[in-house]
Amino acid sequence: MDNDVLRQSPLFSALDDEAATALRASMSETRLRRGEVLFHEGDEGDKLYIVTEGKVKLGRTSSDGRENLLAIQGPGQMFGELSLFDPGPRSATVTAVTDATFSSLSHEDLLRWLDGRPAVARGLLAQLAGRLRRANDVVADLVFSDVPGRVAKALLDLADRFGRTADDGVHVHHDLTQEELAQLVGASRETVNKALADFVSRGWLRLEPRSVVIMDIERLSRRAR
Amino acid sequence: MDNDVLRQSPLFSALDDEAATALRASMSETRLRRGEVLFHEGDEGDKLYIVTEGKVKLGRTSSDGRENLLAIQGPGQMFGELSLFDPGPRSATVTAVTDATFSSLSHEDLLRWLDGRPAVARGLLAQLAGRLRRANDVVADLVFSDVPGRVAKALLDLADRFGRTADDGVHVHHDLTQEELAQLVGASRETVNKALADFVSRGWLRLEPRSVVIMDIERLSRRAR
DNA sequence: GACACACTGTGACCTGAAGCACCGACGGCG
DNA sequence: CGCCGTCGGTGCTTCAGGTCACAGTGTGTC
Repeated sequence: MDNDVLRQSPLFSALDDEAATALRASMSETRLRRGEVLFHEGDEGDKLYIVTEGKVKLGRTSSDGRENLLAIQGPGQMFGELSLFDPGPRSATVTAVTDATFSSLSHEDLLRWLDGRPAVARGLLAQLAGRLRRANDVVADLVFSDVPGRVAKALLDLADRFGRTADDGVHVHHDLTQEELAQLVGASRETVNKALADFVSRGWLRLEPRSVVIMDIERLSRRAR
Repeated sequence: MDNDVLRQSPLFSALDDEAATALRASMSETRLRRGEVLFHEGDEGDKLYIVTEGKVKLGRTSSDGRENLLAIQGPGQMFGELSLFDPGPRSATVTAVTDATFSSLSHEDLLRWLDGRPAVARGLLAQLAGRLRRANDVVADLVFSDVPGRVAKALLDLADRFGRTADDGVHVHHDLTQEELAQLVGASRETVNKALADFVSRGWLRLEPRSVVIMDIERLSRRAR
């Protein structure tokens, strides 16, 4: 249940049981249904969220209305830290891609917490550093890789985080439409569809609605690099 | 001199004079000439650097040898924090684009420092959050903007950080070749050159070797969004 | 002064991917 | 049950931008 998920999240992992219980007391719960928006890019807000159930997408919209997804976050992962440490409006819109629940913590409460606990601060620094590293990787991919390569990479990442291995391959219930997958890799829906079709015809994977079964991780990984 | 630059850097800004002097004592100096490499992507290393003089480029190389620049850092700015908080090999190669000097601080020393000083930790978190926010902006630009737009944006950013306003416009000594500028915006040298030539023909700017004079910031900004 | 080399400027192609148009399949819902 | 909206699949056309090729222009060095 919730408690377990929270305990695994990077914010809590450095805490002892007692501290964890105390921190949890100052957190509140939110729940959303698929498609509902938690907050919009540009909104005010200083809460940090941790997903306890379901998945969300973090997206930005360009001036001409096109959309781009920065990340998909699932159970145990957090978001909203940006407005927390670097005050300012929210930099992305957060939408539930499945029904989802969150625990949230306000700016003040977190900072108060941080003061006496260098280990937690270090944990958060590590967390942010990791995010930054991955953001840089995304930049490199956009510059160096073609669309099929980025699609392959995205699938592998999703598999890594949401996949379940079975004897016919790795089942990945990503809960994304192809449109969303396209926004995630920064390409058009059509091109992504064609890349997927190509992978299928090579026998690397099988498509199911809002999910894929990866049958040849080896080949797919090679295509991704 | 050096001391002033360090005092302005985000790491030091939250410290009182006494603390700053103490911290400075545990830092060491490095100097590089234009073109020399401080460390390579993949190297081991856990030092954090602050530029005290000159400029460096942080770059990555793809498997097939093409290069991409993540950032240009000048006086007062830091780099190398990633390997610090998220241990692992260096994620980028750092090369001096002008003769340059740095102050550096080791992993251990910094963490020791952090423990008693929540304000410093917060400063670092803010710093990282800012970097992450900007990295996300770069991703959005790669997805949404065309090459001329990205070139315009890069020039404005460089102007913001290294520009000097004079009566004939903003002089930006970026110290980058067009090749490097191209790597910074993720495009080919030729296309960047053509974009620049176009801006010149419109009277928005004037080109000088390794530097530009922006004559119509207004128009250039409009082209950038 | 002259040679070399690194950088800039510009044209002629070629190609990956976006855009468009359309079709079929599914899943609510009146 | 049939209608409609969302989603997935596929061809055709168009175009931004990468690649190639080459010509100027500095600038440091012997």
